[in-house]
Amino acid sequence: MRVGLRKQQKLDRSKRILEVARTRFQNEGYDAVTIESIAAEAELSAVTIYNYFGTKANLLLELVKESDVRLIEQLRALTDDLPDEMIDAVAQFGRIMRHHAMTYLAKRTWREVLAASILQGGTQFGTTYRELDAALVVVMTKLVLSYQRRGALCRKIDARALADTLYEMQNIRFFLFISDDNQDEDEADMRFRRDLGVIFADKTPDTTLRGIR
Amino acid sequence: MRVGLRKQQKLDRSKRILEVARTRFQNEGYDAVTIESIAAEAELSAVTIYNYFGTKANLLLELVKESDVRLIEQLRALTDDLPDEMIDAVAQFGRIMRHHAMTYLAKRTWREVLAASILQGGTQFGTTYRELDAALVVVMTKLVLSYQRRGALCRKIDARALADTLYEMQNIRFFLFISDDNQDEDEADMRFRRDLGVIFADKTPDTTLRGIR
DNA sequence: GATATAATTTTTAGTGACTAAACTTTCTTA
DNA sequence: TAAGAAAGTTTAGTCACTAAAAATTATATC
Repeated sequence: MRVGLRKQQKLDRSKRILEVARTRFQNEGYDAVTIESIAAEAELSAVTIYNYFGTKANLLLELVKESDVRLIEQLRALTDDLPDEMIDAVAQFGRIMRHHAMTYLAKRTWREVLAASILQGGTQFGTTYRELDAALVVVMTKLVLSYQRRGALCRKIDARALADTLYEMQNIRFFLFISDDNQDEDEADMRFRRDLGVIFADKTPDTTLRGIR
Repeated sequence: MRVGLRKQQKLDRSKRILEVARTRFQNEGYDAVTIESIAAEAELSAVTIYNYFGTKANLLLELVKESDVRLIEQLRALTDDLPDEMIDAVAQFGRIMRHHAMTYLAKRTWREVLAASILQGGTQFGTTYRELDAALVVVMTKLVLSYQRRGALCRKIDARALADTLYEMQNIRFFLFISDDNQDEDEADMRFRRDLGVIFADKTPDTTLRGIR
């Protein structure tokens, strides 16, 4: 009891809440589950859940965060065994993210996650999503640096900037994929690949003398 | 009365609701205004507002839609008087969007707009935002085609695809700008410009014969 | 021009997320 | 072990949103 029973209890409660929330969300769907019912099953009051997580959507966000451990594992596996072409690697990055998302939650629920992450821009609970983003950019940076090191990418390019751009490009395509019920994983893949094609294409003018660059 | 009094009434009501909502949101802030109070001032029941617009956020979305007429005007002005460098034009495109957004609503409120637009992925009310997106892509496409026509961009490039990519890149930067209270317009501009720099940079490996351009 | 009917709005009653504040329980520490 | 601090719970309330019954009101028909 010297080592902070209070902290331990807090952790236990938090775990209990998340555990109940996970199974209920999965079985009954996010909308159908009430905070009150989670509180009842976790044997505490609803207000306690609000004190811990702020909002219902935040509870969901916390669960997503846990699942991201697995996502990052999968992405690391990719960086450990990179394809020959950089474009393929980046496209694969996007595919892994989408596929992971779809095996974990329905699009409808993902929309709640994204909406919540936006609304929380400034709140005390709003750090979760940003952290994940940062971790993913790190993976993308690693990937880009690999190709630059092996000479598949010009050295003058700022790898970090390119990684950031590529990551955000993938991000918006993910948003659009989640937002559109009619877009399947394959179509999203196509679209992202088109972006990559454009980004990596040579865009310099083709009229011969236009050539100071 | 032969020509549809009912339709006329519906339009009148809709206008009245939007008018009241606009001024109240502007004066008191989105959160502080209740649907009930809008209904009272517009002299109809709250349920009618729900029948017309579905949700409070949708009401806001509808107002944003109206403001977009002005946005598109400004963007057209840009396409009518393009700078020499394509990158400058695209960066300007982003600047106009951000500036327009900031003169119209606070970031906090914009977050509500974005969150709502995501949540509405499939609903009957969910068309608004998509329409705007489409209109903006058209403007961007015009812009890209101009530069391609004047020879500042390789002809082999698919202008539509490039426009789409550039637009979505701007879109995600706009999202991130809105999501972060600490990011001002100048910083957002810098970040987007960095993206553009990366997108338009020559990325071909530097090892061998790189004189062919 | 009165009237049935079809469209639309309002009323009513309720659910559920969320909040503030008073109150109670429980851990800690002296 | 008792005072004090740090939770958690209760209570009372606001507000967005919904379904369904009840009341209006435009329209078409005779």
